[in-house]
Amino acid sequence: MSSSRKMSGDAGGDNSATPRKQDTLYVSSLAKGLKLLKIFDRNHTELSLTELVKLSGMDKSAVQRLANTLAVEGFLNRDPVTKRFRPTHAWLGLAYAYYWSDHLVALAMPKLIELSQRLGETVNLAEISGTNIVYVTRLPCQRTNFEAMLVGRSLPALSTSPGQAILSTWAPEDVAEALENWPLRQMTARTTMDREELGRQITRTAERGFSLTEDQMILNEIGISAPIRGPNGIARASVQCSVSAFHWTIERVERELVPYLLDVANSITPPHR
Amino acid sequence: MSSSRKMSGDAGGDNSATPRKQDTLYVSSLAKGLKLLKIFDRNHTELSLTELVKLSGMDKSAVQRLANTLAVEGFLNRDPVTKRFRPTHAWLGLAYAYYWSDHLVALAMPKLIELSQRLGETVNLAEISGTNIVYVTRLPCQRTNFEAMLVGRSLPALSTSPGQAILSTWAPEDVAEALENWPLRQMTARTTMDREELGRQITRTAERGFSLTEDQMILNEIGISAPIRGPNGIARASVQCSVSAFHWTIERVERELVPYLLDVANSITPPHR
DNA sequence: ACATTGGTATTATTATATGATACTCACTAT
DNA sequence: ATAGTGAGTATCATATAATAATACCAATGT
Repeated sequence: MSSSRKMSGDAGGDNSATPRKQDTLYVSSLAKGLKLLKIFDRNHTELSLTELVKLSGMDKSAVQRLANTLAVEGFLNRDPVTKRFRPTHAWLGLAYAYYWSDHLVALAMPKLIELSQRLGETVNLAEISGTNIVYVTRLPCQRTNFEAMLVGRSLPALSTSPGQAILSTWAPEDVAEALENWPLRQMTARTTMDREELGRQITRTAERGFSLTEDQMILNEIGISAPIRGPNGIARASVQCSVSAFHWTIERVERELVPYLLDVANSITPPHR
Repeated sequence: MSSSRKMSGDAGGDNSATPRKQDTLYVSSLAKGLKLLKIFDRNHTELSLTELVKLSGMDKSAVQRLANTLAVEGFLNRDPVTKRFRPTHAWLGLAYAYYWSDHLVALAMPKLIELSQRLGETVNLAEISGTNIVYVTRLPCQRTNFEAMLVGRSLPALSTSPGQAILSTWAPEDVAEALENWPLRQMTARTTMDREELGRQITRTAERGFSLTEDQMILNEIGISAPIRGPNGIARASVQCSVSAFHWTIERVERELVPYLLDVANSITPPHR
């Protein structure tokens, strides 16, 4: 009978199965579908049904129905011969909608383009997103490597020059909290894992008005960022420039690049929000 | 007329209401959630619950639960004060995943960058997607207007230079089908709505190896595209260049621009698929 | 102060998602 | 050849989980 003991899911088998965040106003079928979308990334560009089953930890039938629904709705392409699923252009359509919703982009774009042409180097716009920064727009130059061209990439804020630039405008207690709790990931042999050192770097960034990192995400990469401050002085975004240590010295960066970078960042006034 | 008893049996009503595409392996809750995502676009960048209700045509409670789920899963931001929903950085994360899945992008990028710097003009990579073309990567220049910078924008293929370039490589019967059935939309006063004329343009494109359109999407915009052919000669993508009629004449375009464009397009060999 | 609007919470009801099972096909190895 | 494996597909009884009505609450404005 409907003795409806709500213990359904995790009773015996695997525990992590049923999320059930807030019972009544949470639609778990939707969440499961989204979970499938999130599985696709750099290392998973095209997945079979069984791979989706393994990676999602969900039931085979569920994945079958969910993936089919995503395909019908245009969010997955199923290769007619290999039967594997891939992202569709709809994923770019969402990015398109995002850009219209983030008014900072329209505001910053012209200035970023001008800067990139003046410098002849990669110029990015990054925004804080939780404990990460996300690259929102990117203007690559020839020698930029592929992953550094891609919008939507997100990295631990503490380790990146945009993250440090943004944090340098925050209240001391918020910075302290970030330094203590935000995640770090060793990306190169020289990624700074010392949180006190990172604190000193942020202090120095606050003093100078820009951040400068070396070898943090990619070896021989120099990242320089200036915060885009809101009316209260707090930043949630940053203009970044990325150059190669083979072509630039720190001194030359500070002399020939930083002034322009600061000009551009300071000339952008983010919208309300 | 609000109290229409929804029998849920898809009774007449408006057809688009209850999809129920294929009963058993279709999860309608997921589809409804996706529908909410699709509502956001250029004209709807930030929506309240009731706006979502109106635009989706779904029940208030359903929208409440679905939107809440999307928010919990990081696909919508709910503004704590206005209570309105907006796209999140996760939407860019999906674009990031898309880029890794579309190997043509990595292949074409370096050459597109070089081309854009050589020409000093906007260079795009467009792909066919149903009856539309979608801009997959864009390298804007200063005078590019904002909407022409945005990845993910999709336009009726027949009316665009990339669409015509791609179609010009297809079998005659496929071109005929497209000319007959694919949608057109009057975007400017000069958008060609005459399908026979479009057929002649595609024929001409096939002869010359590149397409050239004027005033189709934006007035005083000249679009020039060359197809990226697969091993069988068929194209699914195209390199496009967009210039202003104020700065360029057709003759100068054909002399100074087309050769480079063709070089680049021909030098790209799309991966398997 | 009252009406209105829009967001939030709760509930009984059953439609709808579930997951076990079985079917089909392609490929491999014996 | 043929059995065996693995993957995709289809079906179905069951009760879980989504539904939509309703009520509640907090602003806003007249």
